[in-house]
Amino acid sequence: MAHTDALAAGEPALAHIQTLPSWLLNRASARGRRLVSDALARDGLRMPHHAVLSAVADLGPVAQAELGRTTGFDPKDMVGILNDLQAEDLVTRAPDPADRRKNAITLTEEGRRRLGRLTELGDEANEALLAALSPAERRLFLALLARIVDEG
Amino acid sequence: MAHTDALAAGEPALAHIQTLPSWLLNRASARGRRLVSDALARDGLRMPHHAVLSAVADLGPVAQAELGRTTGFDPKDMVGILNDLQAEDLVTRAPDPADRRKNAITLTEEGRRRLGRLTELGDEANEALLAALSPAERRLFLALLARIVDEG
DNA sequence: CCCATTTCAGGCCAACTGATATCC
DNA sequence: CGGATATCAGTTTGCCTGAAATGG
Repeated sequence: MAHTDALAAGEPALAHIQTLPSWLLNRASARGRRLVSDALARDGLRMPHHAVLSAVADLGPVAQAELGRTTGFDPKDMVGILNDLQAEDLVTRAPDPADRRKNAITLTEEGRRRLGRLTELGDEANEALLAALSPAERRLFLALLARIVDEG
Repeated sequence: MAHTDALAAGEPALAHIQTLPSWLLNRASARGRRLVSDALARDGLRMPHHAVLSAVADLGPVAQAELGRTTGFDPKDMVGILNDLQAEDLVTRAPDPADRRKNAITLTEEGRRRLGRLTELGDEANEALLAALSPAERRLFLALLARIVDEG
């Protein structure tokens, strides 16, 4: 096995770790997060706001729990995210008359405008993230990456 | 541009975000972190301990600040990591007689044994992380990933 | 005097566990 | 009653800023 060989050969232990997929993925992910975060900050919001705004745009009036399921965010973190969005009048939050446990979340016109800007900013950041790769390499990389993600 | 097309075509906004490199990298990174973290936990330690133990093994008696530079961890976080390692007698921490500001960190015999086990566990976790890819695909993926990381 | 090293205090999140009140 | 929903309180991790004490 590779690790046995590495140990036997006396390969530097730290260099070994820093070429592992998990290490490189962490570094690349951190770089992407920084790029996207800095980009979205130019519109005063952060990535969870962008994702939730997108989900509301797709689903129309929708309950918070459903937003949590589709975005993958914890329902309790959703509370704070929606507080922020509501404070800037990007969404409305009203009790669902059919099921009063639920809040019906709806996109406002201003919310739709902000979503458009956030999407542009996020796309630009992702363009910068993959700037080192050619278009063909990007497609290949994303296809392989998607298979790794789907595995879990 | 892709995002303009996507908006114009009415592509679901959330689906768009979830296929962005930054999103996929974050998911893959989280999966890798979980796999490695769970694996190393079988030996009672976590990823930063493994990395620092490796750096000490490579560099011999070495100052904390130098460990921070080579591993990329914040010097402030190094304090806690070394506290943990020292508590289990995996490293010794003694003032450097040549420069009494510095702590000379040295690997113990037990530290070397633990490092070997941690390296095996980490390698196994990384094997599982890329299980979906063939050996040739793994090499290709890692090469592309390394170029993205180096870009920053 | 300026710089490096180590340490502590504490904030921030693309997180997580537990508990509560409300409602179906 | 069991199950789902929204909320609040508090802890964890990885990474960051600021600041102190010691020493070169």
